Amino acid sequence: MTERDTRDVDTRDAIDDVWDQWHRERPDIDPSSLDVMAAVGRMNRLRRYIDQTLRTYFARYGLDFSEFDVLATLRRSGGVEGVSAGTLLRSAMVTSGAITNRVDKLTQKGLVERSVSAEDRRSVMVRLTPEGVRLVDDILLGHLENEGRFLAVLDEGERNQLNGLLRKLLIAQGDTHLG
Amino acid sequence: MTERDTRDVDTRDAIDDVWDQWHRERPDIDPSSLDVMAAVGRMNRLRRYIDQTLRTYFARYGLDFSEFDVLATLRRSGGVEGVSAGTLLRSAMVTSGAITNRVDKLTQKGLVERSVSAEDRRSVMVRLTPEGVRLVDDILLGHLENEGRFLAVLDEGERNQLNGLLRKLLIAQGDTHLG
DNA sequence: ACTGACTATCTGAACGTTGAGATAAGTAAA
DNA sequence: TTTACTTATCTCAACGTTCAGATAGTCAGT
Repeated sequence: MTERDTRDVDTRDAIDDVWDQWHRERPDIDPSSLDVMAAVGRMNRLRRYIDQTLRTYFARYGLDFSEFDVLATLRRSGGVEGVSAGTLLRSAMVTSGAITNRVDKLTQKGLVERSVSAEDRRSVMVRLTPEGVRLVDDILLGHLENEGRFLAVLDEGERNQLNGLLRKLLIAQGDTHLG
Repeated sequence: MTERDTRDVDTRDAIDDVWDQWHRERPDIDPSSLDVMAAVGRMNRLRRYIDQTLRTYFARYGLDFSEFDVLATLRRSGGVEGVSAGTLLRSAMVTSGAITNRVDKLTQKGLVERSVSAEDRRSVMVRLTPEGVRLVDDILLGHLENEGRFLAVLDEGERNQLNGLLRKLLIAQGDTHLG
């Protein structure tokens, strides 16, 4: 990385400006550290753009992203017994309190239902209702389209590159399997 | 992308499992859509790992990430008059209410101070106090080190690749300058 | 000067998450 | 069995954000 040419505006983003500001105010900092900070900063900003779009989209269906996240996890997991609350919280990487809250709301909306696990009575199984299945499937394609717009400028090779880099970072965190 | 070999565990992350689940439950969905979803999912998971680490780190200094974000923006912006609340909210990509709240807390801690702008009396300028400057500088190196650990598995070429891809995505969102 | 439109920030209610602690169920060893 | 430990979920207070609306300052046109 290191500094980028200022001439061609389309090759610079907001974080390039941040990089320059840091380099000016703290020239003692190793430029490669600034590159790291830049990468994290870019992921943050991108996430905010994506979040804003998704928030608006899901609001049309009376959901927020966190609720959809649960519905989607249940939908893709298949199986009639559903998925335990513990699996949901690990999959979403949130605390147990957050999952209790999400499942409460989805239950009130009639989209999921709870039941005590057959094998372990501490465990709460969560399962989509038929309306829940219908809603996820209704929302899903539009959601994929939405996300697709954010990556649309990348060709297939670049998308694969991005996934490859991110996968490498996640594996380094030990993020090798769900639930 | 498309499916990945199951044999070698170290080449697969949690999102590869999610990809497979979706492909199994909804084989009608275009695999390249799943790749997009995978990329977004990976950024989300990575962000949660990073957030958790940073939360713990900043807590040692009685801050959270949102407060540090303001301090860092002020620090790198330089200048004696400080930065307007509007610039801060655009830089952080949050609402005005969030910035009011952050500046309130930092003011109580004696790390920043507000003043009415000379040119526009609607505008609130925010400036680091000497203690504020001292604290950011104290925290900064450890913070960079922290972030560095998340990208440590990438060599310089890969880091540049990642920054390049993310920059391209941000520019496509019109994210070409701050404030 | 005056009006209307716009901009910058603050206020406060609603809401989701965290973090700590409570409850209840499984588990292993004595 | 009994005890001690661990696991799964729920509860609840604290907190940060968003969203909508309020306040106040600016600016262009008349």
